[in-house]
Amino acid sequence: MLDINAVRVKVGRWSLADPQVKLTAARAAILAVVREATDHPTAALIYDRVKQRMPHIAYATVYNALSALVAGGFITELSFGDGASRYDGRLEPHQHATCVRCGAVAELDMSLQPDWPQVAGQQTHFHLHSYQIQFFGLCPRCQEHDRAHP
Amino acid sequence: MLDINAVRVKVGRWSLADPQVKLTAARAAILAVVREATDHPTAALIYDRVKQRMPHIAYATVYNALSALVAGGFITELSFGDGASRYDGRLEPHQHATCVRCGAVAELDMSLQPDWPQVAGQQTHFHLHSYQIQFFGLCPRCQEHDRAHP
DNA sequence: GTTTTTGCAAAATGTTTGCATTGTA
DNA sequence: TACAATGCAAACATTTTGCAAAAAC
Repeated sequence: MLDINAVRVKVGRWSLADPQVKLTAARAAILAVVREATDHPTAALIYDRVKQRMPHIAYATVYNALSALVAGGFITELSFGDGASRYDGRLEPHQHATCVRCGAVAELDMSLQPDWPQVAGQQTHFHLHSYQIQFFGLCPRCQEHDRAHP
Repeated sequence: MLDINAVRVKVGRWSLADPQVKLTAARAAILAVVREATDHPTAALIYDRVKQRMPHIAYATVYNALSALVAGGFITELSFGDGASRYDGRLEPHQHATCVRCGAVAELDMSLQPDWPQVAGQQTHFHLHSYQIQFFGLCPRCQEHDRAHP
């Protein structure tokens, strides 16, 4: 088996990650696809891309592998409210803006107070391990479309 | 028809809301259920509750109405990545913490930089109208369960 | 009278499960 | 050998759609 630690990078979540995830060939291929992607693909899209390298791979394997990789803290799962989960191989803290019309996703970096986790934990008594910030609006392309067809 | 403005409250999103939503009887009942709820119910749960007041109401009507109310800025749609959308009648800016094990949701209030929308819009060139902040972790009950059954 | 909403059923989409098989420690 | 991952199909849950009837403007 491949060494899971050889592929581990700095993790955005601050605890609870399971380091016991086995990195099988299927998972390595899926991890590579997610890391190479810049479009925050859905499981279906990841399946299509992995299938080009492993034509025999099954849909359920992709779902299982994605869950394992998320649990292990190797990738991040996002939901923008459009039904399907999306996956992000970029673990450094960052935020997302989603177009409510076409689903386009942009990444952004904003400076945040580093004490948020503690403050949030104190307010809720939850044992928190991560957070997500999502902006919603219209992407430049859809704004342009609105100007052309008002 | 009921006057939509009679039920409008201060809105957390800062633009794009459609003020043209008709407040029919079904929508008024659904809006009331969402506003009375403190548990961020799913569409299925809202359907169950509305059905007690309007036994003939259809599932699709609940979905349609929820979409209209979200589009009108009367309620907020949340997705915590557990499949179903959740709805929140509280429009003042606030954040949510979700238990990744049992799905419990807690609300919290943190002071945020008020210039976020502008900064995010400048970085992405999106025309943004709202944002959400979600924390993930274990609720007190699930933490206790872990201590009892390690 | 035209447009929108409702109600119902069916379909579409996304995700999970059961189980036999394969692969890994 | 014991355990976990894979592959396949079927099941499940959530959401959307088509269309006729009802309601709203």
